Amino acid sequence: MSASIKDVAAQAGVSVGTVSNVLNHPDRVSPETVDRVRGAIKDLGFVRNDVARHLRAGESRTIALLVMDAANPFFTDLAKGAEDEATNLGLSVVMGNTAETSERENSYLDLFEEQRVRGVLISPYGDVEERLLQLKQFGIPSVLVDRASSSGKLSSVSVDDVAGGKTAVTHLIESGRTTIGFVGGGLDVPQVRDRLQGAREALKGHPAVSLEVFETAATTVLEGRRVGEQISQMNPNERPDALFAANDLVAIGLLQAFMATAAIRVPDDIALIGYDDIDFSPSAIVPLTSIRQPSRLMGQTALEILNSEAQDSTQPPQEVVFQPELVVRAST
Amino acid sequence: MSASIKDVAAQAGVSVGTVSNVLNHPDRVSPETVDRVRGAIKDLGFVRNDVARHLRAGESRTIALLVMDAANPFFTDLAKGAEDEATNLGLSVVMGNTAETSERENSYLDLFEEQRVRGVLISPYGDVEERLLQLKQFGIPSVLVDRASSSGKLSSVSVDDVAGGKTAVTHLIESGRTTIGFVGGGLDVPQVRDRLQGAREALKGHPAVSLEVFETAATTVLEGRRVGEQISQMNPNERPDALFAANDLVAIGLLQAFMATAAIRVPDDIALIGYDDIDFSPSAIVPLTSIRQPSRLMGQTALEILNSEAQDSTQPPQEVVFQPELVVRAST
DNA sequence: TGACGCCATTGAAACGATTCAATGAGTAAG
DNA sequence: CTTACTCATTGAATCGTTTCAATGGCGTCA
Repeated sequence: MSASIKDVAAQAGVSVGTVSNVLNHPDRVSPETVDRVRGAIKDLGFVRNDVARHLRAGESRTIALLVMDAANPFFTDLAKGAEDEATNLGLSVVMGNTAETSERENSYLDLFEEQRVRGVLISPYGDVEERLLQLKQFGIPSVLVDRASSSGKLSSVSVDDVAGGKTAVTHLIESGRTTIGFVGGGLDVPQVRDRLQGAREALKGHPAVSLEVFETAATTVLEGRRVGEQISQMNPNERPDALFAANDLVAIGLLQAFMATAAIRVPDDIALIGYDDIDFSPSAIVPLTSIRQPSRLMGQTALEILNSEAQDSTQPPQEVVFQPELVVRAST
Repeated sequence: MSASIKDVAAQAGVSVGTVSNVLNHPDRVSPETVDRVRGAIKDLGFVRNDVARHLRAGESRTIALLVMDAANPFFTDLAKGAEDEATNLGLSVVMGNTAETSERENSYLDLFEEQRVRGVLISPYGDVEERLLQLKQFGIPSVLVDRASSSGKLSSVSVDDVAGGKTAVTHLIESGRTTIGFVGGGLDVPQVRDRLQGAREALKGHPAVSLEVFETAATTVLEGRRVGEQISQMNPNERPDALFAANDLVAIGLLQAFMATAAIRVPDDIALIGYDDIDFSPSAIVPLTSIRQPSRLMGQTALEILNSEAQDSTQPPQEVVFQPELVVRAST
């Protein structure tokens, strides 16, 4: 079906070893032989068989990226960062979508283990730390993204959500708001919990400022709108004059609810800040102030760490924590 | 680093051939030997090396999925459909994101060729048909998704956009609208062009109904809002009483513009219909009527076709065209 | 008892590349 | 003219599996 290195050797009238040298160490081969072999390669349409190559080499050049939700812009951005860095290093990234099921997550890990990939970049869904340590034992390193290692034995690249929450609420306080609402949930999701904690910390030293929590079942547009409608019906004296949403989707839901009733103006009546700075936020009805996570940079950094661990498996785990960034727009 | 079949054989006191048989044809091996070998496998934490396996077998069990834009919900849905079907067939799907660059598209195709994947599912960005035919020659089949083959030599799974456009506008006419606007662009994108053509066809036999085209530079929220603002400023007697947007993003932009000025009510003043039925549409400020593409089913079907071509490369190419479906919501 | 077949198991070849010691031709030095 | 050395090339071993012909033990039947 497809030509092998043997066919090329026959065609060019040399040995397979020479062909291999042309491919990998052209300097060891005389120029005219190189030409002849290259000609044969072209004639036969030969393409190096990566499978055989890696079997012999014992090491792969593809990195696996496993994300919870391939549709989330945060992860696609992160993937782009990782791909860019991979290209620089001469590696390739293949992606698997766990679609928020532990079953799929495990079967992808099985696949990647059988394929002996160079390493795994993962935003874990289920409890896979044990499994990842086992993979490491096996010679396949991994780096957690968007979540720190609970055991501290794995490298990770994440964002300081506490600082992000603090930045968001500090910004609201500095623009003169005093009754602040936090909209988000479930409160057991680490990211949401940390952002709320940051919000609380921002209040220290500002006794005049209050914080109320509006809990949602999930961080979706729909839930945001539900809470927004609820707030619209509150007495103007009692309702918050600023809202911090756990992510931009929730913020957009709030915004929708306020626009629909037309009773509440943003930011005049209520200032609004979101989190993630997704692509959609600058083009929202009222462009949304948000907390940006350096998603691309995270992907890049994670890939770098992964690669260095693949080269030297004795390295201690690294935990990189990025600082989020405030992006001010019309909604505050 | 990791145990091989040889180690397992030694541990269990059998030959490597027997271990392989336990793995692949347990019926050929006596029950007690099976147990002993399985025990050894567990003790050593042996994981089959897929690389060696495929080298020998000459065929892979992983399918590559290459999409233009991994962030587009349409493609992530399609990916889910493909993954589900792959799981059924005992295959795995890895994904590559071309991020709308021909360069990346080509380098992924190189990678997949070197990896000798079982087949490629691709929503082409650049002009890759030549390349795909060459891959087929080489033994790697491919199926185009969301676009038909221009040469007719490759299988494809796509949607009848002309019919979709026709359905959308027919729905508007049947609900009593007479001055219809089409909002979308660029008009050279096959999908957009076909949808507009369908809209025109719907007008036949309805001489009282007119169609005006509002061209956009791209099918984005921002462009939709730009046109929406423009329409808001038109004289109520002259402006359309219904709009067909080339996709849901544009429709959402229009909706945002109308909500912001509060001068136009949807659907009372202007009915609005989108295309794609993305997740966001049911939860728009005014839930959006849309044309649904069976994205999951498309992914599934494409994978089936691909797999059957991988088994028998002499099959003639199949072109499957799905019919889109009208989903009526509050906006019409 | 010898011939036959059955079954579990073995051992070696094969997949397609890389690597490395060995070979051999050619050149420079003594 | 021999020795030493360089450089291009070769051939065989190797990676971890699968496959398949060959082996050998065992029971059955005439």
